[in-house]
Amino acid sequence: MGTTDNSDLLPGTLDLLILKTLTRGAQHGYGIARHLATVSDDVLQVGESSLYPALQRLRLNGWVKASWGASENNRRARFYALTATGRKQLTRERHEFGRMVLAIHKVLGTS
Amino acid sequence: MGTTDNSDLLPGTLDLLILKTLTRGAQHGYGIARHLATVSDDVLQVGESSLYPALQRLRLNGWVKASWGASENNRRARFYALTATGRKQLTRERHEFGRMVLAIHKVLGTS
DNA sequence: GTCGTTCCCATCGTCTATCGATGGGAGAAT
DNA sequence: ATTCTCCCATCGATAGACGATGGGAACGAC
Repeated sequence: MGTTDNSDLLPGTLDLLILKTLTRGAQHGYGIARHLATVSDDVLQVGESSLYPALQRLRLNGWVKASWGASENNRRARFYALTATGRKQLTRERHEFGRMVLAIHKVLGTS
Repeated sequence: MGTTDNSDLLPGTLDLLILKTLTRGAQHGYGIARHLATVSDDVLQVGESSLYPALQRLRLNGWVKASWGASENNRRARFYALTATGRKQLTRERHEFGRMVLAIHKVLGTS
């Protein structure tokens, strides 16, 4: 029974990651997941069952807006775009995340 | 209705913080909370309803062991001490946390 | 032309962790 | 004696992530 830490994500950071990804332009869910995996060298593995609920969340909060279209591979896809308030939220979350990580580093005494 | 981010902690990091704190020597719950708040300049605010369940968790996993005693203020207190496997766990969690934060930074493009 | 693969959507149920509220007891200080 | 600080702990609600599952539509290979 290995006590293997099996979390693919730091809980509470998914919204931040999605919002930041969307600053590169509107993107569909699958694309967002791909991007996160690629940029993070496969460290960040967002499952679809984490991703889509998160996108709903962001949409209901008005931080992204969705529209149907066709993907670069000509498939039916839902594109998510950052809204103005979404951009503000990104700033807030980014700041808050930095604050937390800094605090944790102080505890860890990380060089 | 301000959408104020009101989390006192990065979820998933509490065990790590506690384990690290205990490397300074055995400590009781209240002391651990005080230490985290102090070192982090009051950024990390661990409520008792987060702390005590966490300590149970750690205890059941064999990462800390508990013993009753008297605090420096002569109060009945339960002291928690790191075990050998707890130290290993600390190493693992520290490493994993670093990996995650690095990955997130890659996404954020943080300077 | 059908078969497998990749792409893309989404939900349901479970689990785990954090948190607000709550309750209690025992020194110490006034 | 009353109040304050210290120190323990649990319960119920909430939220977030995840495994499993179930589509459907384009594309290439055969």
